[in-house]
Amino acid sequence: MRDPLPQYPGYALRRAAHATAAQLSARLADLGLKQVDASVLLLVEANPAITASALGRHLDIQRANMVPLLKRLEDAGWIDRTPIDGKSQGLTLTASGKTLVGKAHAIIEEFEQNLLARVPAEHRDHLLPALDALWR
Amino acid sequence: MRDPLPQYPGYALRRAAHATAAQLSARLADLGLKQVDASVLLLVEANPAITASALGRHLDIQRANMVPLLKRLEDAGWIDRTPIDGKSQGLTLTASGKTLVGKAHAIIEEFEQNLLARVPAEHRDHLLPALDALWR
DNA sequence: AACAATTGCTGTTGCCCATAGCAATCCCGA
DNA sequence: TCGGGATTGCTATGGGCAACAGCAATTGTT
Repeated sequence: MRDPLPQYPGYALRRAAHATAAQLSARLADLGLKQVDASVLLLVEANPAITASALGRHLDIQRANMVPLLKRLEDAGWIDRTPIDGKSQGLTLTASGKTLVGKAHAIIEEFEQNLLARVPAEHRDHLLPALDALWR
Repeated sequence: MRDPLPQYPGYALRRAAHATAAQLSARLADLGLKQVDASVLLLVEANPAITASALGRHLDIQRANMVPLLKRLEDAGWIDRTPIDGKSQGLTLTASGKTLVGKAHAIIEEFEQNLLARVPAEHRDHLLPALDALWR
């Protein structure tokens, strides 16, 4: 079959992102986590008392969509919300949240190494800089 | 803010794919097309009388999800479905489908060149091979 | 002729993300 | 100081994408 698509970097990007995302999602699902959840938890871990809105801005998640996300993480007992002032709330990991993030770290590290391992050595170091240029 | 995420190629891949997809989608929307539509039309153009199921297999789209997709393209008058045997149907571009694909080509080419242009020269040639290794 | 595989389809679900709008709170400049 | 604009968190809603289970009809193989 003739296929003009794979020559396009944009198409390859789409397919590669989808393929790798599926793998990471599958592994995180063992912890009851989605990818977004893991991103949020890692960021809360690195920035205790971070604001919900700051988190959303940083991850490019709309405020409206942060609500159910954070509610789920809170209901699961992984994060605490502490009022900072009348309208802002600081987010921190609970004890079980910290335990979970530890496991998430392990999964993510393994995933990322596996991902890089699949890239031929001569291209490997170029992947991150090239991708960064596309969104940063 | 401390942010451990951008160091991960997998995360950069996710963000880059999302960012670029948004741009392409916006341009294709001018033609009333989604990204999947364009993929399908390009493949039908390159492989006249291709089967719906073969198309789905090639694009990794489930048979079930091909149905509304093809119905939309047919309703828009861009593709024709011709029965091959009792259960298969061959897909071909209509006249207006061919015209549309021409415009889609132009948009995609411009998008891809713009995408590559944003990647620093020293990384540019490594992008496609690296991405290919992640899904092919 | 019988059975397995293929094809196209329905129905449903979940996830991700976008928009519009709202009440409460804050911050800053006149 | 105070008044208007910005910020924050939230509700409600919808669209796009893709997964699953299951079904009827047809094809192909043995």
